[in-house]
Amino acid sequence: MAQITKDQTADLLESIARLLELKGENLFKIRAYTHAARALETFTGDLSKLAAEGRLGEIPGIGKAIAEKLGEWFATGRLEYYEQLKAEFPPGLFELFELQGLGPKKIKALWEQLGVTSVAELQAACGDGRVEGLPGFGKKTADNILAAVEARARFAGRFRIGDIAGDAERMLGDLRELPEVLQASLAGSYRRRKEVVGDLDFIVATNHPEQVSRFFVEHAMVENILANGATKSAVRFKSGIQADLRVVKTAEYPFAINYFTGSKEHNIGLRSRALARGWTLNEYRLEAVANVEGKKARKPAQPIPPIYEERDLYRALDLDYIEPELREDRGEFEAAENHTLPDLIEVENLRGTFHNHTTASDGRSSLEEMADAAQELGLQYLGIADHSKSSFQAHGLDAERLLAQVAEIRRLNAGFGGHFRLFAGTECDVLKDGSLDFPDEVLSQLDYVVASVHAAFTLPEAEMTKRIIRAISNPHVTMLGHLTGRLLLSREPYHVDVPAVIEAAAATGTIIELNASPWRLDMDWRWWPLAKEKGVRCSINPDAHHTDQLQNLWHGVGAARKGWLTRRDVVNCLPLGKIEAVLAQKRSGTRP
DNA sequence: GCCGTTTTCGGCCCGACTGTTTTCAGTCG
Repeated sequence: MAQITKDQTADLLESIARLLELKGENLFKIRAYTHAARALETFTGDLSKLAAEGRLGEIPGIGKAIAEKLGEWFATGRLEYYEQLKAEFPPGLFELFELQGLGPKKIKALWEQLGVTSVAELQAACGDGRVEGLPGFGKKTADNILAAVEARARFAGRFRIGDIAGDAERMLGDLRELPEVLQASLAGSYRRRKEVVGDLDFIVATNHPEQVSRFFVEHAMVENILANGATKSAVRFKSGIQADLRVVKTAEYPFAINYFTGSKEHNIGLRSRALARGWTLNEYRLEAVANVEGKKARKPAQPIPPIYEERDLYRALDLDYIEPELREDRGEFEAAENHTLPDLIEVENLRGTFHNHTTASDGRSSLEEMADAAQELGLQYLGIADHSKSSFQAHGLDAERLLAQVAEIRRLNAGFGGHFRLFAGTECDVLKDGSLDFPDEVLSQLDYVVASVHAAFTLPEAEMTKRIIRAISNPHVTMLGHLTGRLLLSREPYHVDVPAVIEAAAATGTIIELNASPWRLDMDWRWWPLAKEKGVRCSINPDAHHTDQLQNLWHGVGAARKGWLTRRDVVNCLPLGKIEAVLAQKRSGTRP
């Protein structure tokens, strides 16, 4: 039987939680399952080994009951409890959760009273008036469901951060220009720099909420208005993304941006810490539990210090300030308590970058144009890495064209007078068996080599892992390009054992790329803490095919920050004088 | 179902908006 993975197990627990919602189970029991799923996702040890030893209960968030169920799951690949739950509901019911405005209660009613088991059937039931006849439903509800069905089909609800950053920054800039706006910020997953976001959250401090809300819902980017209340408005932009606006008073602002930045799990952690001090925290204020009607204080409240900005709130809870990118409940509280939070990398720390294409392969800017653009950005060096010959669809270079490009780069470098340098490299295809697309005698003439998989994506995991490890074991390979090959919202990552590749990169001194294209952001930010722990260094590479795409570095830095990386973990923060030595290191077999 | 600086029972984050209701349930974030 195939090994059961951590992700499969987390999915199992999430599915159970959803089924329990449909059943109308105790909310805290449901939360226990979702919490356990999250606990597994962030757990880095060997789950099946722990299960075999009966020690799953040692993971915080997993208690006796869930540990017992997972014991059965790991031993047999099946969980009777789950199978029985699942059999109680038709499978099509799950897609109804994707519709905005529908939750477990309404879905259950639609199923039990109308026999609805799919989005298509629901659409029909709305159309012929059956839905609005149900108790608790009405004409408006039926119309909203139909609109939600249409929106789901049109937008599928999720957006690459690179695709909506323009909208987000434009609205933020316009809000900040309003004389009524005292402070404005983006919040939500965008502020946390998630690679994919579902909506945009704007928070504004103002004494004139009506004017600001009206400006927001009447903005030229807005396609339609979803809600328009006294403190909260929601719209859909023409680009398809939903955007929410919250208007608050200045004193409430630090609490509001903190609350709406999330993540949900991070907020729960903050609120629990507040409760432990006899306070309750919401999006408006911090106050003593004793002052809240109907609440019983768990302990006498400590005096509440004044809060003027988010930083003060963290200090009040005895935490160092936690940057938004780290607010994912992945160890940030412990680090903030112990003063061990990383000093996160900033885009200004970058001194150069690798993995860029030119018109020689599938890029749209010339060598000279790319060099000029890099210098305009203030970079000291730029690595060129056009495709190799096997990527014929990308007009990959053969050895002869590559070596001609190397000569051209050497000629251009002579003209830069030492203040800027192009590095001659290649994005060399990793062939199916893990060998490289150029012989060593060609690779040895380059300044560096990016090894990337561009074909044969469907290998089984073990074979793919072996293939990649073989490739990076070649001493000429400087770094590994886009480790999983994923295209966000478009193509799944291929199957590869990421921790094994990280181990191999550590053993061979190979740098791993953080591909900064907003389509990729690969290797995923969730793996960087492990890579860092193993001593693997990162290179943030824009994978630019045009001078404009050097700006992708902004997205790469966001992902690196989510991965807890500092400028010391990222090789392209090194100045020109030092990076050359790093590029030579692996080839010479010496480690830093 | 989990957890414990109130530790084996009793709490678990909390407020806004919408729609349907006539005082509130459901959903969302």
